[in-house]
Amino acid sequence: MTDISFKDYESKFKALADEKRLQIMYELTQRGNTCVCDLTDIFEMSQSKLSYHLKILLDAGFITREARGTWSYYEINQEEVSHLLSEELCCIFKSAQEGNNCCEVTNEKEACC
Amino acid sequence: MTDISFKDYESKFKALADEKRLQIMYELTQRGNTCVCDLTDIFEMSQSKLSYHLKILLDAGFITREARGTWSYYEINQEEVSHLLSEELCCIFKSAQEGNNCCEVTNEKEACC
DNA sequence: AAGATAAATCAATTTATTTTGATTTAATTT
DNA sequence: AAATTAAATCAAAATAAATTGATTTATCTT
Repeated sequence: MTDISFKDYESKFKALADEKRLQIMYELTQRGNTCVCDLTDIFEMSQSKLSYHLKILLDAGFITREARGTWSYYEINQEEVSHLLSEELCCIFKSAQEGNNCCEVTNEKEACC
Repeated sequence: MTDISFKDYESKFKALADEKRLQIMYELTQRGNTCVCDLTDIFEMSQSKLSYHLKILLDAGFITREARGTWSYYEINQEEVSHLLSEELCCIFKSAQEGNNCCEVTNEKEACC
């Protein structure tokens, strides 16, 4: 408790400290498992640039990669997001699926968003 | 909802993306309202360097300032922290006071830490 | 096997952030 | 009023991160 690894948190927050990377995370949250080639289209971003940002998110643990042939599919790592971010950010980076009850609009009341 | 201001989140996460600033926030959480001169002693950091980092945290809204004569006292802005960060980070950046029930050790069970 | 495609990596450049030491501003003390 | 102190600001230098275009690796197609 006295010796918290702020260095670890630094690198995690650093990964989140970029508009493009946040947009990538949002897009992955919305679309689920997504191929790099689709992301280049969506963001009109060069392939190497996208790879660079995906690697940063991957290294920080916010997304996961699954290789299928020549394709790479990336997905949000819900657990890591939940560990770090508030429920109030749930609508942005937590999908409606995956066993969390954010972003659901029920009969009587709606959740955070 | 479609047009989330990722730029705003970028700057907030950028402010958190530094080991020293996280340590400053932790210290402010522990000590409560604290003077700059005390912080220079604690962190063995030059005065201008500390001012620089405090300004970044202040601009991001994570801390507040109160001037008393030649002294400046800084304090954690619990609300901003809570809006952004998970309950699991409560032990680090949320004080036991201030009406949140994190970090309290009660008779039967203890909270997140 | 040759050609095409997807994505990662690399090196060089550009851009942004941090550090440093000096200066400034303002309040307090003698 | 002069000297001292606290803290913010500034400009220059140092360090770190992002962008670019080219290259590499691996898989897939013909």
